Amino acid sequence: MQKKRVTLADVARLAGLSPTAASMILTGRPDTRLSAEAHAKVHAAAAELGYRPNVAARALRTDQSRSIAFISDYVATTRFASGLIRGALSAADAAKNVLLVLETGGEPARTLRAIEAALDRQVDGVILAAMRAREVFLPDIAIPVPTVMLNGTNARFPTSVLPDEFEGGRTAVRLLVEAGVTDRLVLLGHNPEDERGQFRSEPISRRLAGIRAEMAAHGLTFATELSSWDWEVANGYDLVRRLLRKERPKGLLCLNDRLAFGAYQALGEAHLSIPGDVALISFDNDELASYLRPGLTTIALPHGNMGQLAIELLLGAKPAAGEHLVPMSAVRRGSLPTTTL
Amino acid sequence: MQKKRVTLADVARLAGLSPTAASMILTGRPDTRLSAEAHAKVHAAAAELGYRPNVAARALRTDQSRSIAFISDYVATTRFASGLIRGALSAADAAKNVLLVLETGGEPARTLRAIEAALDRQVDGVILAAMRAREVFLPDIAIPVPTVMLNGTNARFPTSVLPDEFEGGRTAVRLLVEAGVTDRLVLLGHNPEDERGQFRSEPISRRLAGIRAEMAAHGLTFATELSSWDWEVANGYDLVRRLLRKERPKGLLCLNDRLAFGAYQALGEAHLSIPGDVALISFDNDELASYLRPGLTTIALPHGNMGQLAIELLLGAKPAAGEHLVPMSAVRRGSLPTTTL
DNA sequence: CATCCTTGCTAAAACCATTTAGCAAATGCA
DNA sequence: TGCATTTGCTAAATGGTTTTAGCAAGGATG
Repeated sequence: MQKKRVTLADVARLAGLSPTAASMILTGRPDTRLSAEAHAKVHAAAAELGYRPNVAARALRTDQSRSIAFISDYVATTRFASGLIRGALSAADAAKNVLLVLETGGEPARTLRAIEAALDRQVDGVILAAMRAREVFLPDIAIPVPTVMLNGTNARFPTSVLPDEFEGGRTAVRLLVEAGVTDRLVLLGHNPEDERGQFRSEPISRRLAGIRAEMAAHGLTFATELSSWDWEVANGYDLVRRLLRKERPKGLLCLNDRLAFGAYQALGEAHLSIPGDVALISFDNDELASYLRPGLTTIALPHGNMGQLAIELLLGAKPAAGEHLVPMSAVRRGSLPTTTL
Repeated sequence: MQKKRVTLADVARLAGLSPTAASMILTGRPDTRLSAEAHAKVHAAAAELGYRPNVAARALRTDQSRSIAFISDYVATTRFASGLIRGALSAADAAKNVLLVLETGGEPARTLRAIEAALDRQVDGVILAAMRAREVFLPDIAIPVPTVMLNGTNARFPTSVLPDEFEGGRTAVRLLVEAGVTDRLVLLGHNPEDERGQFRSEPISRRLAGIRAEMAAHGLTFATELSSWDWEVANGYDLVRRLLRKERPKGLLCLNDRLAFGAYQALGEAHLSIPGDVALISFDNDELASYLRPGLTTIALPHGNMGQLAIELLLGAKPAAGEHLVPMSAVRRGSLPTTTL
């Protein structure tokens, strides 16, 4: 006894009206001249039958599917990076949209397949998200629906959502200054001399620019700047171990939380206390930051808000071109000394 | 100059055949009697025009959308948990399907909305995934398409994919034994006496049962069993700190990686070396495990394989009822001593 | 030569919601 | 009263694909 799907025609029949009337009433057209009585009857009938519109049929007619493609190089590299999806998901849900999630692994062929699969399904918009790469590769295929770049940029699609790295960089330095940590400062993760000719991604360049701008504003300089191309835990550990053989820093500005974790390990081995001997501040607000002991003070990547904004831009009248910068907020934990004024 | 979509009719016209013929040829029907010449002409025409079928139209006609709903309480709680999605994604991609990802936050109302949204879109199947909760709440709504439970169970849907926790538990103990760590063993995270009346989820019960079975098989017992309802880093730290005041363990069997990380912190403070003084083994193969120093040996949750299997079951002729257990493999790092035979 | 089968193909219906064009009755206005 | 307008509603076309039913031509069979 398999139930047939309830169609609009069924609703109309029960309400004693035409499908036209039922459609107009249920889709909530404003300029319709149908009577209040008709409205009531149709809604009653729909409720009684448990009518749910067939999205495929609607899509066929209107070219709108109420679904959005979220195409990402990686679905999530960190728990916190999954905030990008989560934010998008909840904004989409709020707008009665659904997310088609596709992963490309950064591979051109898979990216092309993903875009085609999405377009075949009549998505109303596309989000091109980058978890790792910042400059997003895009195959040469036209995307005839609104598109926004998330956490990355590409010349073909002018609308993008990015963290406000410049301000984030400034905030990190400001926190250090507020905590009274102003000398024997070490920058962990980048050294312009060592990386001459290499190209750091745009957002990271801005983070660094923000840091330097605020340092300069306070008349401060780094005692040492340690370069590492990768920013993994092991790099942080190695760098700080080597650092400690030569000098005793008072503050470490780490370019991400994984580097900071490595620094914790090296400092722990050297029996240096945090933040008593060495203060740390970092970026990302990775899952790790809350696990560390003491907790790591860090400038959060606002993933959730970014994902949400991307959807909102897409669903808005017309995605405003340009970069939309989302503020990075400081998450204060125990790795900076508290100033007792 | 906006291009109109290329339709099947366009292809047929260019090929000089009927849409019927074109459809049959392009969908690759086996029992068709169309000439080889017709096949060639249609394929050539499709290629020339860059024809892509309209999935909405096809879904309308066939009730098949080549898309699958992935409905999860949380999209990802850990980077490694996102392996569930990633595995599903790649299997879906391989089968030319697309994943509709929906998050419920564990809320009944949102779960209902998610299922409805998915069914409205004619999904061919549903994966009900659990990242946190193991017993999945399900609203009382019929799901008229194949459904598989992923990383959780529910009486209404007999097909489920689960990690083989019992074997995983046994493996952990076996590794300890192989490494020669057989006395002063401590179980971190569970004590049956302290948790009397509390209900641990099914998979965790199995993990514990596997551990106890293998311990018994080797004639071993735990010197101490430490209970903690939550398995966060801080719990591991507190438990081990208190433990070290009273006794000096030689091996720690941690019920997850976060507890193990807490143990690392406490052991580090006490200047105990790993694995020299204390050996550790754990479960999950969380992101953390590779960050620790030395690396944490852990029994991996096979998220990727699980996600993949779920899709394969769904797309198979008929999802075989019953529990499908996916092996948990050991990831050897440095937290167990290496036996030099 | 009439009948039947096979081969190669097509016309048209069906899927379900939206939308354009328009009809009939009631009302308003002069 | 006569005409125009408004009100309340509907018939039918539309979107693109799949699928059922069946047609015409050619060959085989008796």
